[in-house]
Amino acid sequence: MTATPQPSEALATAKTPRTERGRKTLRLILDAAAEEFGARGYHEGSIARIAQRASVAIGSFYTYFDSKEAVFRALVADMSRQVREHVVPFILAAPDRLAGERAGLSAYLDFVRTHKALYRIIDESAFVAEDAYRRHYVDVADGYATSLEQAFGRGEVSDGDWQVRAWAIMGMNVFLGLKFGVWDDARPVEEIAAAAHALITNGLAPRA
Amino acid sequence: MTATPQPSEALATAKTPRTERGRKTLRLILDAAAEEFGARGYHEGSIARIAQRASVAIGSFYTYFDSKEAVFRALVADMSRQVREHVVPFILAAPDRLAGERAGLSAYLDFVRTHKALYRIIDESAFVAEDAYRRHYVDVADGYATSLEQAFGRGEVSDGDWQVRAWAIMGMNVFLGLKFGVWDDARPVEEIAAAAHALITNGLAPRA
DNA sequence: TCCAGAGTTGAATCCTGGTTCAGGTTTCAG
DNA sequence: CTGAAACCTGAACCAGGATTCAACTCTGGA
Repeated sequence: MTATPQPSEALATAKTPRTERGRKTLRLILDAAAEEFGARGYHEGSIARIAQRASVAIGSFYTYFDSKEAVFRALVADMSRQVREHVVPFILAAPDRLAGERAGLSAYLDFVRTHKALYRIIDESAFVAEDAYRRHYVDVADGYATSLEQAFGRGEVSDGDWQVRAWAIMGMNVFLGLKFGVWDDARPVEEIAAAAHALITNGLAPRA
Repeated sequence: MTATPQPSEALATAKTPRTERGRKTLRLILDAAAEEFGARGYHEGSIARIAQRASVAIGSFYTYFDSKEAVFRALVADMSRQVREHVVPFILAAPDRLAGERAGLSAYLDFVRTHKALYRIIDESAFVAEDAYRRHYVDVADGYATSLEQAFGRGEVSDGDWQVRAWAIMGMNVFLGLKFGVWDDARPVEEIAAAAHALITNGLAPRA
């Protein structure tokens, strides 16, 4: 899908490319893998096709990755980073946490709509690389919880159970992303974000 | 895992058992499949092992299902039904919709904690049988939306975007189920449900 | 310029596991 | 009782696809 800016700060292993040519090939393979897995899913996706998409021989694939699962893991880490890098700035730019929530959801839905394949990869990691999946969501949730608690310190949100709130809001966003991002992109993201924002801010209780 | 009460109202196909013996075997296979897929996941799970768990020959499996995917689909439909049958009564028994939301989440978390494998099956269906997965969530969401709208009619909740709300709340529950049901069952379900209830009812806005 | 190491190549190997099938055995309506 | 339909059995077949490997070509530092 999208070209991977830097194949992440991959802590040099034996398979880390040492020359310019190598780095270029690695990037090619990583992008090809994202396309392949995004389109066919992990189990339907094949190394042969990844190599083909990357215009590289099968053997070259194994110069950079130990196995099919290894690329997949590398990909998950990469996607995870990309999503955050895209969304976080919007949250930070907002005047307060609740406005940030809304801006963040908008940005997230945008990202999902333009990267449907990547979305699938992260989701599928739950069954291919549970630990990577868990790490992704636990990271996000913890960031969320901290951020909310700080907002509480500034009087922007009420007191409450930060962990539960973080997971709840995260789940909300993920499902809205699935429904209104991946499956159905007819409605404008702003509209969805606004409705969700209203729900998160005031809840369902009838107006007093 | 749990014995399947009735292999659902399977609309008689060519593979539908015609004798008592047949029905019994089908149930055996279905339950064995639930165990196998629950424990190993779809791709790791094998027909041979399913047959073994059911104490049945591989060939018998194919007497009742056309393929590996076919059992899996049958299973998803069955689980989907089971979850709803377990949770809905709690919601209906509650005095009002918001209390029902809380009771429903409690019941859901309970169910998840005692059926972790089944939970996994539904989730994995997203990649094995997208349509079945979609159907499951769309059904639940629609039920939710309708229910909320009726509650609005009774003055129990404020007005709003029913679809967005339904998907948001559903996502919330699913993620809370994942985090506090499957991954971490240390905290009492009531506590989680209470916190979530507070969030859904009043939102995050600071107390006026 | 030179060459050791870094990269590249793709046919061949290997293995897993879904699916088939050719015979039995059991059930049950008539 | 009886035979046709239902069921059961599990070894054998086979396709798909991950991984290996031995021979070859670039790259870049000295």
